[in-house]
Amino acid sequence: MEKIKVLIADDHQIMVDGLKAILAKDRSLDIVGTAGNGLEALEFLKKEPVDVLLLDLQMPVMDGLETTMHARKAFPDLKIIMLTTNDEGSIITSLFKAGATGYLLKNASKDYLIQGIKDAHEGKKVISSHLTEKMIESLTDHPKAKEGAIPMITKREIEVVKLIAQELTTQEIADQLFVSTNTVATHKRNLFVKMEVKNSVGMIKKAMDWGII
Amino acid sequence: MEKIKVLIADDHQIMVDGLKAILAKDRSLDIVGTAGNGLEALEFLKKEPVDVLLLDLQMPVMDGLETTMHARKAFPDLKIIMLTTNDEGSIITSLFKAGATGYLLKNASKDYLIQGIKDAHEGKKVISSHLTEKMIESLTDHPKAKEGAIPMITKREIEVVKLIAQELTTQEIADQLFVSTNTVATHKRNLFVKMEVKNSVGMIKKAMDWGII
DNA sequence: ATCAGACTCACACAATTGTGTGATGCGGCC
DNA sequence: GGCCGCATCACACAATTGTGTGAGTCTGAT
Repeated sequence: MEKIKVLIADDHQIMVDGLKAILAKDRSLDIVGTAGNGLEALEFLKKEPVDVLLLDLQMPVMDGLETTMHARKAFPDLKIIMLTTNDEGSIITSLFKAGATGYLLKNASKDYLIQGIKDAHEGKKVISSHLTEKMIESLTDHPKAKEGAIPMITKREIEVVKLIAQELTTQEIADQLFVSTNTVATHKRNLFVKMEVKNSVGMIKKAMDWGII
Repeated sequence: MEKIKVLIADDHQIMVDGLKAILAKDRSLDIVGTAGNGLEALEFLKKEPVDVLLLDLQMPVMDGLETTMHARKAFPDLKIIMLTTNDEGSIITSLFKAGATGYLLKNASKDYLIQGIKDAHEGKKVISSHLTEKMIESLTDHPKAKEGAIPMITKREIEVVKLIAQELTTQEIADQLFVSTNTVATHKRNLFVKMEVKNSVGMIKKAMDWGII
């Protein structure tokens, strides 16, 4: 039988080595390459065929979300499994919208991971079990929620988050984006609600957890 | 020859599995156990002898710094290697003061890691190479610096950081710690300088990078 | 015994953040 | 053609944060 061609992208060499060691033990998997960030992963994809891309959400240069969007466009058949530490709902919906096939937590076991890769290769959606619960929860919690239970965070808002993370004041952000401070304040206000936090500190914490920054 | 008894503590199962797979290949190492947080690691240490403890800095329940301090007190001969993603100076000094033997970045290679464990077992201090550079840099940069180039962040200050991260106001933090708001403000002020940030947002970002929270 | 560092507090003031409310233009969708 | 989400802006006010400066205890190390 054909082996499943796997590409690993993670910025931590130890993680890459570890994943390689784990996956190498399975006869039906073939690790064809590794990458230290999303950009490298895309480069690799252009050169060699890959079945499943194992992608860390938090990476420098190009993060998982961005990589997913680009990769899906260029390689529609590629299956992408997100590997993260985060267990929040909001970002997951964004990821699936972007075209991710799976979403596994780093505290899943190696067996779960291997099974996930195989499932993804067969076209199944893969989600860490305790996450599915979370998603169902968030849907049943709010009666009105049909599918967009969690408000989507917009592109502009993400820009604002990133600038806040750079320790800029509202004034400085406004200058940078060529808008008024009022506008920035409104974005922040909306972000607080969407992200369910009380202030910028909470926002940045969550944003880091989510891999937005 | 006696094998080196290694205990792995990391909250991500995948990481544990990965490290196990990597280290298992080396004949001179023996992974005697694993733990999902610092507390579990300490429990294990009470029951079985361990030579080297591989410790993730960022963990729930009990983080690496706290674990190190406890472990050193109870098991003075134990070698502790910190495994982190962070490459900042300040926290390193704190860790060595607490009794860590080594400090490796997660983007070190597997060979480097294995060598590090062996070195640590022989009593050598182990630091990721590009970190030593950083430390030397920080010493030579500031002419006056003799050894304490980077100011130590105190226990109390870390408490404050953690509470800020929980989105508490200065007032709430003061209540929680039974001190005045002025005191909390002073701690924050000092933290900004020590951590070289402009505001709470920057502080929390850095604190997360450093694994303080 | 002395000294440095940690922890505490005060007071005053400037700067920023966060909130409440309301409103407009624009593009996509059914 | 109308509705909705996104992005924009205003204005006013309350709440918090950040800064400057000075100072008193207590403890551990030299």
